Amino acid sequence: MALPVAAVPLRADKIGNARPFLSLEGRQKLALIASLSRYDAGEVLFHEGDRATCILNIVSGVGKSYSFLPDGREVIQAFLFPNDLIGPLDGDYFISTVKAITPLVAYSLPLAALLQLLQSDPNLQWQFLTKACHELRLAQQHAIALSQNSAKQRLLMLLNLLRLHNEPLGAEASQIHLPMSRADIADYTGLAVETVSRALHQLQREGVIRLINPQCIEIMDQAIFTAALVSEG
Amino acid sequence: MALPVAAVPLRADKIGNARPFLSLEGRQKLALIASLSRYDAGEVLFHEGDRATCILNIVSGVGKSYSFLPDGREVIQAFLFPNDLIGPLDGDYFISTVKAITPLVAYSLPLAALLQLLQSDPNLQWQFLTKACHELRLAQQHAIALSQNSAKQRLLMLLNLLRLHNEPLGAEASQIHLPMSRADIADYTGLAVETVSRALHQLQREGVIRLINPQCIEIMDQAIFTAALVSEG
DNA sequence: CGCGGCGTTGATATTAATCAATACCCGTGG
DNA sequence: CCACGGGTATTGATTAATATCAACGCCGCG
Repeated sequence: MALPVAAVPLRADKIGNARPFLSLEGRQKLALIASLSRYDAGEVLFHEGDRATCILNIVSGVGKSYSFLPDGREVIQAFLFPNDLIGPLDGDYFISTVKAITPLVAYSLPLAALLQLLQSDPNLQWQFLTKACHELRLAQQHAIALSQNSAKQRLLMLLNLLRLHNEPLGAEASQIHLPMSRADIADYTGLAVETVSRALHQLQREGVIRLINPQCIEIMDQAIFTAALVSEG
Repeated sequence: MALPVAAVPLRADKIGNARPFLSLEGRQKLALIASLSRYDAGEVLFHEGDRATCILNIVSGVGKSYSFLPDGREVIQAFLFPNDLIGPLDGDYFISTVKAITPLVAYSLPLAALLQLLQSDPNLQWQFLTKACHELRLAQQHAIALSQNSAKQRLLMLLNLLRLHNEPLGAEASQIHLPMSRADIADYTGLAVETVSRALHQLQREGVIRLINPQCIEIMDQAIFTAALVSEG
């Protein structure tokens, strides 16, 4: 039986620290084997169980990687942002489905060529290893946030995650864009959609945030946010 | 400011697939720079914020890596088992505290020497990268299990994790040893200790498990277990 | 104008946290 | 050998939170 292989997003963002995705040199080497792909909003990039022939490096747009529970519910393991890598480095198959939430553009890197490149270039491979470690931390933080049984805490964690991805947009730092639906938020936080809605409005009543519209939230109280972050250096 | 660095356990176990921790060749190379360390039960191996000078490869015993929430509660990010690696590969500091649950023996690998070795040996580095990807999947599964708001499901997930680490012991495959306290289980699953106790006893009433003693559980209904596993190949 | 998807709001049921008390295990010392 | 004490596990009663069921509002689109 084949190895189960996850969508492994290797994120380039930072949690307080600037972290370039790859060195200039690394990008140039990868560019030699890359080609550009475009996807519509709602389009599935990979299905769970698909054989992986390439991995993607998101240029623009937002995606999600998810699986289905036995009861048919959807669980979102991660939202995928520009500079994220999607695909199994250590196996042949996708263990989760990946879908575009917004229109999405990505570089496609043939897996065979990539692996060969990594084997021949310890520095480049090291950058991937570093990113995997970083991604592992994000997954652990996600788990930590989920282990706190509070709807508000879970949502604040997600908002903070989204905030980190806002900056490149040059938008007001205090405004957070939510490209995904309430259902997606619910599936990521493990809450019911109704609870998501209620908790957001409660945070608004408490003066922490302001709901400009369903897809845009303004942070009113920065202090609460830092309080929601768990053990970050 | 220094990079935040997680305890990065790179697990050698498998989820359905045998996965040697390292090749024989890799082990031999690491042995050249390793030394043996012993820890008592309850002893702290590393404190959050410690500068990392070495990473550990657990030989025997069980540990836990955890942080504290603002309210003082403890969150366990991972239990650590033989063959796990503990330590930051991509930074200088530990982001979580690591404590021995049982007496613990580990190989200590000086970080500087290890990094140099990885730089010079793409094959060895590849094995570390593979393990990081594998570990990432485990963390994502942990998150998935936590996102299900059911005490029973969360506990079944943990029991399954422990079951995978039982096999080397040669014990009856259906018996699971729980080296950690109920408080540790609560901190890992995000439940209250009382809920852990109640849910375990409820599972016993339902005929799924049998509580031989607080530290030993027998699986009575294997089918329920597979049902608790989410999207495993 | 009506339809359908999405988001919100309300009422109720279920679940787990919390507070409090008791039982168990085990080592120590009388 | 047995009483004692401290940590750990369990059980009970109550409270708080969220899931669930149901309805409604909003809005873009045919």
